[in-house]
Amino acid sequence: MPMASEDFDERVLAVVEAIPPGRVMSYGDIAEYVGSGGPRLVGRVMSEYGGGVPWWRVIHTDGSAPPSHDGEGLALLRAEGTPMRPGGERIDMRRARWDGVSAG
DNA sequence: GCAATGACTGGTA
DNA sequence: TTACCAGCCATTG
Repeated sequence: MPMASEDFDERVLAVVEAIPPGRVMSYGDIAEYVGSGGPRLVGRVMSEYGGGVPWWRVIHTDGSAPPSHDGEGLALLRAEGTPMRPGGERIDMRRARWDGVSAG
């Protein structure tokens, strides 16, 4: 193991996989959820293992679509019933933001 | 150790 | 809404 950040990486991946359909989380939210690093670290992890998790449920804090794609993640979010803003180009974070508790 | 880079975020214009 | 700047932490050369 080249570094000891695997704990952080696994936390991030675990949270992303825990995001229920129709909900999203921002990089900063995940960073606080795992309680370590920062939004830059979350983005770094996604770039490494994002291909094994619902990366499209991880977007920016302003509701802009996920990177490395152009409409792909956006289409998936819409298919899951994610609350979109009037225009359909961005996500309604006010309603789509996941609190980490699908029961509340 | 220093400098540059990156799937980020918030404030100001 | 878009654009620019500063802060944040870890990886890489």
